[in-house]
Amino acid sequence: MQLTPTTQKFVLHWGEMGSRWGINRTVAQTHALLYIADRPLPADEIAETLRVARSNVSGSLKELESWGILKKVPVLGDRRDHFETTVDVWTMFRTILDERKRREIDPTLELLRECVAEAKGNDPHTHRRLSNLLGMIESMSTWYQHVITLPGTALEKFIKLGRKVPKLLGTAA
Amino acid sequence: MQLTPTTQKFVLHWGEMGSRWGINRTVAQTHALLYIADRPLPADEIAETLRVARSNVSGSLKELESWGILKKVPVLGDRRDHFETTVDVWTMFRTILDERKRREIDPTLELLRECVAEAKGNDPHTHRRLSNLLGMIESMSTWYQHVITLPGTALEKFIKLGRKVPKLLGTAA
DNA sequence: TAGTTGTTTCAGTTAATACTGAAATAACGG
DNA sequence: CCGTTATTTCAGTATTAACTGAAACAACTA
Repeated sequence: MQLTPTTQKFVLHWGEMGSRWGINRTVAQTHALLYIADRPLPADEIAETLRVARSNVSGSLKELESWGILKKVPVLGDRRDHFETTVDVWTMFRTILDERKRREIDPTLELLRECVAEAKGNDPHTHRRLSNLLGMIESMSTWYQHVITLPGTALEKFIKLGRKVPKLLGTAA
Repeated sequence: MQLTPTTQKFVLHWGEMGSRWGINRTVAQTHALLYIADRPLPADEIAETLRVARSNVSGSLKELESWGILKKVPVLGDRRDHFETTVDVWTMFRTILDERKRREIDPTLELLRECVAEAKGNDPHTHRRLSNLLGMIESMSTWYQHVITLPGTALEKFIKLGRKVPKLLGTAA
């Protein structure tokens, strides 16, 4: 897989971006590469293109799989696994957010509930602060759940409302 | 500043959470500590409570300041700086998102626009893929801009609509 | 201004994470 | 089965990010 200056720039930036959000650089680069590739790629070709060890790619693919944005694709006459990633950006976005919520937000909610319960009664100040935080995250979480599960392309439409949101809200609130 | 088992649990979790989102653990812990503190704290007290070096706290405070969620508070009869953080969770959330967008999303948009421009004409496939991605992030970004700048507590109200969103969307779309 | 207290900087160290390559394992084909 | 090719595991190494503590600096006070 030959990288043009443009695609290389994209892949490198995506890797950099990933690490700022707590995602391993190679994982993010692998994802970027699969996203701009015009065909499913086998692991060794990814390794070669990104100039990282084959085993590193192996781990990265496993990680991407756990995020639910990777598909194995069989290629005729080639025993090697080939991989492609979700190309529909809205689906991709949704999938990643879902997983992130499951991994990080949900455990946080659980912990906050515990803490709030513990603070109740004996520590009013802490109780209030943590309740506020919990309440906010719960609201966000519920809201997200409703929005993200919009059927079909409704999410996309919703987001594209953009400037109409305030007016819309005026109607509803 | 004495940490109860509950507050300690919260502070530690918040730190852990931070690092999963690319935020330095000590920075996140400092933030958590200031959030649950019932009064502004001086840097050395933070250092003592978290058991980290004074200089580490100094850097963390600087970082929090750059995020716009830290206030210096003068305390009568004490020459030391005292710090408190935004206690309104909605404001806090908004501030952090704004900064994160500015630091990471905006540069990504710029880069994608460059790449799309470069791919135009000579690489239709890349052009399409990157355009899709750019389009999605632009939509999200615009949407965010409109939603986040809702006046007063409108954001909170909006989020708390929750389950009404699909119906609301039906009206508008 | 000298002394004191508080704060920041920064070179060096430590800790955490990512990565490599060789070896083990698994999957296939004859 | 035996040989071949693909994949994964893992112990060791490298890289990166975080943290420390001493020294420099700044701000105040008497």
